[in-house]
Amino acid sequence: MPEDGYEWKKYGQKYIKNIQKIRSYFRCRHKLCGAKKKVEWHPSDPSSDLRIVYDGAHQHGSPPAAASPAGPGAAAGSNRYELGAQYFGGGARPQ
DNA sequence: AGCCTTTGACCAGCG
DNA sequence: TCGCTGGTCAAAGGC
Repeated sequence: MPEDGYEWKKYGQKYIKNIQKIRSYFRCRHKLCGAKKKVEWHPSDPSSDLRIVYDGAHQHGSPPAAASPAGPGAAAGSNRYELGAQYFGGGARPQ
């Protein structure tokens, strides 16, 4: 699973037949954080169709970007999760 | 000892 | 009202 810089705790995993993909449910380890993360991927091509759906907003500061794509400070969004439900698509990334 | 991860079952909403 | 799907919680094992 891809590291986005935040800490998550997996609390479930189900196969969504509607889209024929695996969906993993993650939750922020912080109690003051109602942020959630859902990761979907193909059962046969996990690296070809990765999908990440962020739900909620983090109620704490930004953690040390562990896997920043361009270094610290350039994480895929600091705390803009307040937008509600961010939708990230590995093969369908807007902008 | 504490934390994390994984699987099954249960609950709620919709057709 | 029933069946199905999506989503969440709990318990056990390993490091």
